[in-house]
Amino acid sequence: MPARRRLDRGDLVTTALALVDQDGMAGLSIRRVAERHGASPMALYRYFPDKNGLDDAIAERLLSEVGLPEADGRAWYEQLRDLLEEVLAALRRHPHAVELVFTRILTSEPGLALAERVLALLADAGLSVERAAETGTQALCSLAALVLAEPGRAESREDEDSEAAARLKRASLLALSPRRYPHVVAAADALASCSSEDVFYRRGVDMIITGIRGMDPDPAPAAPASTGP
Amino acid sequence: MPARRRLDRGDLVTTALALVDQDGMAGLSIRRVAERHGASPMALYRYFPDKNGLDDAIAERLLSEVGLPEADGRAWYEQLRDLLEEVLAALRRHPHAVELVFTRILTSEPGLALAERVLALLADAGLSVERAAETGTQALCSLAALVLAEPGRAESREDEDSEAAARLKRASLLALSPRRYPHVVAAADALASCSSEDVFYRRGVDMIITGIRGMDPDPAPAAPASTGP
DNA sequence: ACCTGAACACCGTTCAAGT
DNA sequence: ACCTGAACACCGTTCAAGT
Repeated sequence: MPARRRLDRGDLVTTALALVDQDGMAGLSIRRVAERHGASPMALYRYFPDKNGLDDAIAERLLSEVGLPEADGRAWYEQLRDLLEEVLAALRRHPHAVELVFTRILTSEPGLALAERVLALLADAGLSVERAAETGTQALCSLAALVLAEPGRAESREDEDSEAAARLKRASLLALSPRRYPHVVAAADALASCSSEDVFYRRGVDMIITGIRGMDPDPAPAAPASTGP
Repeated sequence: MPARRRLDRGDLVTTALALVDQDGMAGLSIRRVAERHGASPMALYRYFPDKNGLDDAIAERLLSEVGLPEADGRAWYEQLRDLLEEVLAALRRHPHAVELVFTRILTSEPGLALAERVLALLADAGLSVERAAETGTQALCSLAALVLAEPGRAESREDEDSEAAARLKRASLLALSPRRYPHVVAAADALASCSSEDVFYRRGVDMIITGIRGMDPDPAPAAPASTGP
């Protein structure tokens, strides 16, 4: 892994993302990446302007792993579902890096390509340019939120025993007062961990698509007066 | 603000949240909170087990600011909308602390009270216990995602000129190739900043509620065979 | 019980210097 | 052009000690 004399930017990003996958964001540092390449910390400043620049590069790498499906003739919502599922697959491969992606979609080439496709599909859906921008932002961020929210997700991979964590969480919920929190106690199992991650995510995408399809396309902002029964 | 001799846990949390509001999560440290109270950093360890414990307390404080509306006789989705709007108002008051809340709803008293109300309303909607847990998690996290995703949000309050940042972002999007990214370029204004935050958030809540209302209530997990056309 | 001080192992980053 | 080394201003946290 450590390139001997000459450093390679791509290799550095690979190492950084691997570090995040292993130990979470807290495990990522310029010094640790440098160390893994047998270089001094300062060597990285030739390839990234600063720590934030390294974070940018990690987000870009993650987004570059999204396989954009070819546009085809199907309905916009079917194509959008496939697209969101591709994005979701990439996010799920790097759950600890998801928080980096939130604010970096429009500042990286692969993120822009993704945004372009989303906006195109929402235009097909009949949304105005402004509305498509708003809705697309919301859809992609809700998607990322699913990964951050997945019940039973561990903080870092070295926390290893995500099963043990889930059991502990379940126990703490079951220990609550059933008079005060009847629904929470009854749902302890489901709240502590997913019975099926795939079902959780499929339904999450469902909810997003359904939310978009079911909305008023472009209502008058405030007063519901002019058109009406 | 600094209590002289004896430290007060509540005051410490107030200071910590104020620090996050001012300078973002990067500006929060045990040492800075201690300094503002004229105390040594180690003094805080009497009140919080560690840094993560301080983060827990901040999240709890934020959630305690959510004004839970009284249950009334209206339809579940109307009550849920009001509830989500209350949560959103609290999150918007502390946008930089939102990321803390994501994983801490079920580990704080006010978060549990909130979860209880959400689950009760989703039970009214006819969802199974498991389904309500899943859907409630997704709804609350999509809500938090809205705040993280709001176009034109600044990184910290000391970044002051969030307008300048938006103008810069707009310019960078307008500089893109309109052949490669026609929809992105056309939507540059809307992507760089909200024309109206209130509209953005109202529609975000709409999308969440609509998504829940529009879903299959409890479909057979896989094969769509038994119940016909 | 509550707080301090010194110390340790980490950060990101600047600056001057090496090849 | 590319990398190093020493130094600075920060972290969280442990440990032994003060009142």
